[in-house]
Amino acid sequence: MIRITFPDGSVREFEKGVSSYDIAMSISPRLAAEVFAATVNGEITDLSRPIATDATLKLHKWDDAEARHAFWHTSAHLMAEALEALYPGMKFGIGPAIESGFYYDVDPGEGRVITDSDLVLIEAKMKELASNNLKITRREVSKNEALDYFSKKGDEYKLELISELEDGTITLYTQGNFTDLCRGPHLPDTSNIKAIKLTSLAGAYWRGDEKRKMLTRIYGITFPKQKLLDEYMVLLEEARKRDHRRLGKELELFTFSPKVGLGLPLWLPKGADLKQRLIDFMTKVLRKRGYTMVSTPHIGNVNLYKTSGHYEKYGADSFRPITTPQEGEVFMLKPMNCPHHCELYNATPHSYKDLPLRMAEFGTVYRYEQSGELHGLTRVRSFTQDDAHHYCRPDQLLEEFMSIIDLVQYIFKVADFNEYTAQISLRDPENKEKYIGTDENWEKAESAIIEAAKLKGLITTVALGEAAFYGPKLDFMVRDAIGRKWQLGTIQVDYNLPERFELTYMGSDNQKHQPVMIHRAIFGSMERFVAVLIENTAGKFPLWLTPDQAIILPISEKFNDYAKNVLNLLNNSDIRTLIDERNEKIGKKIRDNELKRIPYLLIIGEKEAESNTVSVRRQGEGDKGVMTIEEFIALIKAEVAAEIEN
RNA sequence: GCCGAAGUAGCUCAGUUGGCCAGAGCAGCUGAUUUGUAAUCUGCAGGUCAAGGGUUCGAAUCCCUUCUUCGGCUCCA
Repeated sequence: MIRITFPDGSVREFEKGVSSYDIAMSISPRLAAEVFAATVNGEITDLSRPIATDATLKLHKWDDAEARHAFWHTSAHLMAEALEALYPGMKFGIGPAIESGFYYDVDPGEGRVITDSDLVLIEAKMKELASNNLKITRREVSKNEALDYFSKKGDEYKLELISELEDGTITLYTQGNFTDLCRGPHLPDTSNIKAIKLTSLAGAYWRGDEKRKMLTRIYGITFPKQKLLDEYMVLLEEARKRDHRRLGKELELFTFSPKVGLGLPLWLPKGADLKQRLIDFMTKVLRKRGYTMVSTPHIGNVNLYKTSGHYEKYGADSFRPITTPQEGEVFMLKPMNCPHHCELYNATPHSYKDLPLRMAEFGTVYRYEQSGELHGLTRVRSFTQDDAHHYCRPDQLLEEFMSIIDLVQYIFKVADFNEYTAQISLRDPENKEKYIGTDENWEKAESAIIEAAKLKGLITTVALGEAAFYGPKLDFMVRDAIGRKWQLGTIQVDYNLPERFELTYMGSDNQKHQPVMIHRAIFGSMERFVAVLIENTAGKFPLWLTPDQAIILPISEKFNDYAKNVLNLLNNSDIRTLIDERNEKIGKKIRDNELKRIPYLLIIGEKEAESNTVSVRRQGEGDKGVMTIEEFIALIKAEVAAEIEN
């Protein structure tokens, strides 16, 4: 007998070799039907795997990511089985579960193309196969055995994957006639895969390498109940309504024109107003925190970037240089602000007493992004960073770094971003040649970041190999409407540029020393920040930020004069107010302006005109009753103050 | 850049075995109405069907090229 310990601490005895599924059954058949994976002794496994020793056990239902992962991974295999049945000879790359669903990268073979209309057929085949209630079996095989199986099948992609695996760790999973190389875990059978939707079709380079063959990637998602799929589809539709590209057009915030150029955003008045308000707000915050504002040109001599190391790294993938007609001098469009700032640092001598120096600029930069990669405001070729560089003494690094984490947390709070993740990006220890700078400086920088994040109590993930080429960084990411993660804030430690630009300060020992540099952006780029803000708020911006805070709706044209008086009073009190003088009924005016997401609608008619009041209606909430204009002004001021209080 | 899909009025869309002069709703402009908390009524105007080329007696519809957009891949100083 073996002893199984459950998450609540209770212990029960079972026969040796019992499976997690058997255990679930012994508790209740109903539980067994809802469980899709198990964690045994901390390791996620198939439900059907026999347990040989005393163990801790956690059973995973649909609500656990582990359960969904196994469910979708099995679904990927089911899709592969369907593909093999429909298109004999198809070769398979990788087919993992992802955050929402799964995909499989396949090579359909020469001359064969999978199109959207095929997806329906594949779905149908999957449903048919799933209903056969196929048992899924796991088999440990030797490397030779695995190579043998897939070479007979002629699947060179699997062979490549196997050749990189260590002998003794290779497992195959089989359901029906289909066998795949897989680490697992999987469902015990396919009977629970009840609702299937293949969502999209895309090209994907084999192993993400653009020099290698492009495979066809089929995305899908499955659920144990049709109802869950229906809910998912509704959620997707809701997300599409929040898409910043759509709302940007509807709310007249920004636009693009092919005549101006790809990826070059054009800010319409309301969007420009919003962006400027963010900049003004940030400028005020920065001044309070000891930053000085600077300003630098949009181009820089190519030698500047040769000095910084950027030219070597990115020169080939940049906009082509600009040359002067007479002297033939070569300039680059500015892809980042740091080299300019380093020269500003060098313009004046510095004492250890002056540091840290915090130099900030809303600098517009230009980066060549591949045309297929451009996406609304989140991926553009011209964008404005809320960029700053901290030049500090080594002993100040940790404190400076922590103060920036503070600032990020404050700004995200003001923008109402409550769900963000922090990622520490370190150097890939296997590929040190990708980076510049000494090992010693890298280690100092990396430990400073880890220490600062720890001291601030920040929950972080660590990503090896994601560092900038000159130093490690801490990135703050927020999700957009369809769940994609975007990097906004970033804090990066850099010992490298100070060296390359020969930055110095005079120490207390009357010797020259080299400062440490921190690159950081809080919004990241104004464009991307606004995009994420639009999607997170569904266009209902915080009151302090929104382009128009209130609109006056006269019941009829008879009250337009009174409306204009109210408009003047409000605008004089710095409340951004409009007036809707159209000859429409009040219901129509309410509807139209609700849809424009103007926070306050002020309805005025005979009663209000006589008593110097407004009838207040809050967007999305309805009638808030009648108040005097002074009361309304106080209401707005109080709400704004609450939103931006530190 | 690569793979796949798409592009009809300012917006959302209808219009495929190729066949009068390309339609609707919303938005816009007229006029009437003077309105009390999410759509008042009338009329008008609005399109080289993304652009260019081809097939055809005839093209929004079929073919080719280009541009742009969408979903991915790759990249992101």
